[in-house]
Amino acid sequence: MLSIGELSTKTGVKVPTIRYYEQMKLVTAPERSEGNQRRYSNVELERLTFIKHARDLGLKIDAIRELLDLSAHPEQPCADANRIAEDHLAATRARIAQLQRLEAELMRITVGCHGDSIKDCYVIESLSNHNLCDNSH
Amino acid sequence: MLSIGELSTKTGVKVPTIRYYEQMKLVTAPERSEGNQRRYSNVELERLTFIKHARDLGLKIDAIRELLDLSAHPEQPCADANRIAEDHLAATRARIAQLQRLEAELMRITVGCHGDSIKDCYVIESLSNHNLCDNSH
DNA sequence: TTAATATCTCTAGTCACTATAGATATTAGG
DNA sequence: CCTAATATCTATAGTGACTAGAGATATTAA
Ligand SMILES: [Zn+2]
Ligand SMILES: [Zn+2]
Ligand SMILES: [Zn+2]
Ligand SMILES: [Zn+2]
Repeated sequence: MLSIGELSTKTGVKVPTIRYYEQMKLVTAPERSEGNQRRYSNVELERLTFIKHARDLGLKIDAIRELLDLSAHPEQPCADANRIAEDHLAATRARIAQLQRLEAELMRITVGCHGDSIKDCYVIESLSNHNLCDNSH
Repeated sequence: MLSIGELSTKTGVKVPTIRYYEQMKLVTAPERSEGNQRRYSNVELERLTFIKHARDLGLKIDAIRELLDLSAHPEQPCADANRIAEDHLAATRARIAQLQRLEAELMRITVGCHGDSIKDCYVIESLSNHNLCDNSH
């Protein structure tokens, strides 16, 4: 049996976050010691490892909850799991594309600044005037 | 003089957001009509346009506040403004790089799923086991 | 046994808004 | 000028995914 601190160390999920996940019902409330402290088994270790990895990959809590529900039914088809992953891939790609548009503008803006006074600064001017931008961001 | 709704339409910043910015002291409290409604001049229109553009480029409120303070001193050198923009560019690039690592893993994960049952699903398996990942994300 | 460390619950704070409720102001049409 | 529709007002609470703190109790190591 693991204390919450040991579970935290093993998974890389901070102690308050584990308690938060319990509140959000992502992990079920574990057994307690005589003195009312949480005691975890390997089942919870695996579940939290799954959650941590999914969060690291950027999945939202709701999506993770769905995936956990799905994985509780091993004989069911996996189309839903795949759809969740593909939706998240699409969202990730869209975010990358948007950030790349921002990157292009920010590069133009910083390169255009030649370190003069504020009144001639291309950074300030560019922020005031979207017409100087190359794309729509 | 513009009502808050007109200012909202002209800038693309929603009405409650304008009031929120006033609370956060990003924009100063404007004049009021007889009936206590906000009335804005072109000064505030320009300031809010600046804020909107900076937000669209991903800058944080604190950074925008600094930039606004800087632009109130036209004769000062612009090194700080440039630094803020460059820091944000660096952060944006770092975020893109991280999202690209996630994209690579998510692609591997979705391509690896062949639509069988949950117990054989590569999506679920990959989320359970970071060792299947190619990079560290 | 005692001191250090870990854990407990509960509340509030973070960021940048967004939503709602109930009251008041303004505006356009008749 | 009157009324109905629309806009605005303040204040409070909710969002997502945690994080920080206070004050009390439990566990562990020397
Ligand atoms: Zn400059
Ligand atoms: Zn722009
Ligand atoms: Zn599958
Ligand atoms: Zn991984």
